[in-house]
Amino acid sequence: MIAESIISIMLVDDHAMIREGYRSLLKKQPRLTVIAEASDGEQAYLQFKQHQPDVVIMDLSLPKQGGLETIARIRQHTPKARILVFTMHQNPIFALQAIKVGALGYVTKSSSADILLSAIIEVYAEQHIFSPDIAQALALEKSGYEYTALKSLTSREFEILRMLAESVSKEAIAVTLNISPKTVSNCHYVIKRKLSVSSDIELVYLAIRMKIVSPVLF
Amino acid sequence: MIAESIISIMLVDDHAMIREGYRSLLKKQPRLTVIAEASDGEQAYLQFKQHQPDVVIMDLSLPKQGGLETIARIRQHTPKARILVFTMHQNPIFALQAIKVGALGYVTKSSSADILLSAIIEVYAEQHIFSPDIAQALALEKSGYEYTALKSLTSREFEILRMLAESVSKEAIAVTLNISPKTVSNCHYVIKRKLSVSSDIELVYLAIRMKIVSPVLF
DNA sequence: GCCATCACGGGCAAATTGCCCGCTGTGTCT
DNA sequence: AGACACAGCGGGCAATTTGCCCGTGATGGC
Repeated sequence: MIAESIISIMLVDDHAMIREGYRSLLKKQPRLTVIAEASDGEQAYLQFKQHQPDVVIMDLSLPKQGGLETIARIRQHTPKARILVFTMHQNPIFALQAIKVGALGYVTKSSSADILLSAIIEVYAEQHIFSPDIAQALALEKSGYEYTALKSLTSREFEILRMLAESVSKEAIAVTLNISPKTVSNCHYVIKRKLSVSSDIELVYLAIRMKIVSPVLF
Repeated sequence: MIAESIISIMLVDDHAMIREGYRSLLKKQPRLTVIAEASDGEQAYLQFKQHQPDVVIMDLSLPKQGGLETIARIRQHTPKARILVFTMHQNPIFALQAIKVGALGYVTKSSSADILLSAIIEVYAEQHIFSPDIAQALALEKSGYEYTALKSLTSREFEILRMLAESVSKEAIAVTLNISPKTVSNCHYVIKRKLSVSSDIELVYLAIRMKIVSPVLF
């Protein structure tokens, strides 16, 4: 491990308060320096290109452009980009999707600062890293049919599924993702076929079971 | 407004990172001083009794004991406790619930630091305060309305609603009730109109909220 | 008797779905 | 480099469903 090099970091999170927290925490680490911030996916991509940080720390739920897609775009532009996902989603399926699009690490927001800091170092060294809760969940990974079916979704489909299940309208999805409503429709169709459900109602229950959405939230 | 008094604050949030953010942000405000912190509901209650902060800033999703319950316990112990909820839940139902158990303010985590700071001042002055997004949602408010809307359903409609929410197909409903599928369709339409929802997905969430169906059973 | 209202279902235009297609770009295999 | 698979995107179009109207009986106060 390169001992004394400075690691430059970009923060991506839509909550200003959390970015404030990152900054304050990272400031205490002489090796780490925050050189850029972004509050949505679009910005994140642009800032990345401009500043080329060593490590990107990002949340998954972002406005304008989802986290998964943003990771994919960044990795496409710079395949060696080191991205650490730092999110509140404890569901391992999210971690799997994130790794699939090129994230190196996945740490939940309930982890301690120490875990986050060591994850940053790991990711900087191009190592995969998961926070203990996720690693454990992945180990126990219950592979029901649904679970594998879910994994067969592309990250785009997954993202759209989540929004659909949250009862976001087709038009709104189209606008946030910058695609035509017709594409959302087609995607909706493909998702239902891949998951073998025939109605939106079944889709919601599946999403709830798979903890993609929480029933108390809307 | 009392101009120069110092406001003592207790922070309650299960994410260390966010508490870090609070602290760093509040440190810049000379009037505000953090005198206690807690990462779960149980601790929050104990800490409150011990330190008697002027204002409590708390998240709703807490381990051990939920935020709403914690607010209720604190207010029961100290009815004049000034509590500001600061959470990511954008659903106005949460805001209503929080106010019901005694919170004075409700600000979402997507709000800017300015909004949070002014909310702290408002709450300190024992004023109710909502962040703009919530205030707007409350204006269009449904939750109290939903219950009465539900009561406006006829028993037939209610029965059909339950089956729809259980994801029973139109044809199956028609067969069990011995009516034409077309009648089920019409009924479906009337239900959606009476409950002011525009999609089946919203209908499911409403049914879950109103405890007509249980999400765990499907 | 009269009015309200429910249950039921027909009709019909407008919207959506289901399923197909083709195009482009990227990653992989050989 | 060329071939191939497949993701993402969106057009096309028939078949179905929706949204919203209507009329018919039956039931139930008052």
